[in-house]
Amino acid sequence: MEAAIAKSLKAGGKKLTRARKAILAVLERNTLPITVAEVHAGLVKAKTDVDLVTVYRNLAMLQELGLVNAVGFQEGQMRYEVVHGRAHHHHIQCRGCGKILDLMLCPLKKLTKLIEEQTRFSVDGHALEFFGWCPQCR
Amino acid sequence: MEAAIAKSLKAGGKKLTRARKAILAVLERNTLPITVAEVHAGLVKAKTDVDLVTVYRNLAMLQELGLVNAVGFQEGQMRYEVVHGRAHHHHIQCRGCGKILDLMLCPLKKLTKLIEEQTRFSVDGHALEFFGWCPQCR
DNA sequence: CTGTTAAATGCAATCTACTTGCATGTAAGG
DNA sequence: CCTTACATGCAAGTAGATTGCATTTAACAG
Repeated sequence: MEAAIAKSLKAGGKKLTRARKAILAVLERNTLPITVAEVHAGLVKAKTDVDLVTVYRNLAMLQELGLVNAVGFQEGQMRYEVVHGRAHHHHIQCRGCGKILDLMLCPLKKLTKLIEEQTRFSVDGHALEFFGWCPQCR
Repeated sequence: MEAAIAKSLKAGGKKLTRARKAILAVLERNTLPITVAEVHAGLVKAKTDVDLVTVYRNLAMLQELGLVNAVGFQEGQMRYEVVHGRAHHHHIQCRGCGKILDLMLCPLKKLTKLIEEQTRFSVDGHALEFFGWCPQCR
């Protein structure tokens, strides 16, 4: 557990509970974004029983604080990954087996400025995921 | 109703039913991607009563045939837009009021090739949506 | 260390988006 | 028309996510 995380929680008036430590530990063990059910399964496996509702509530809260990132692959559910210590990046998912890979790149910095000029929106985020077929499923 | 659409349906062994004409008409009236509930509401308003289940089934089918595009804004539901006659594009949604704008651009053609080389996936699609705050909500 | 309290949790119930099974209806080609 | 494969409506069922409320616990003052 990083001190920086404890600090962010405190700044948000949040407590550092057993459940939160365990949830963050599960996320830190996984590089790739995982589902709520997978987080919960990880907790059970680590003998840290936490209600599924608590997992939902904490992931939402950690996302609000910017400690966790939500990723949607059009699967009908969200996936989550820790932000801390990782560069901004995107993903690709195989349409066959569902396998996910990190793509350590982002081509959108310049484009964001252009969009802000064109739309008068202030842009504060984007979702970019690729889809295709992995070598095994092709 | 475009002849091209009737042709695509026939090629897929699909019939050109009252429900399908009406669903496509509702989508064609909307430039921006709309929810299943909004499509259904549009049908009711046009005095073309079609069961919500039929809307779901047809949107899924039209998407398979490539006549309709599904867009996800992490709202817990999908939105749909017609493909026919429109250039490939992306969107931005306001985090305050939910308003959506079309962005008639796509910076990903070159990047896709690079990703295919790096990952050995064959890339056949991507999702790119921007988020921010519109002038009114800012 | 102990008492206080605001925040967090667990459990049960609920909600919403979406899907499935099956009997009936209908478009399309002969 | 007649046939038939495809499409629809209705009812019931899933799955992911949320809410209400009583109980527990982290954090902090004293």
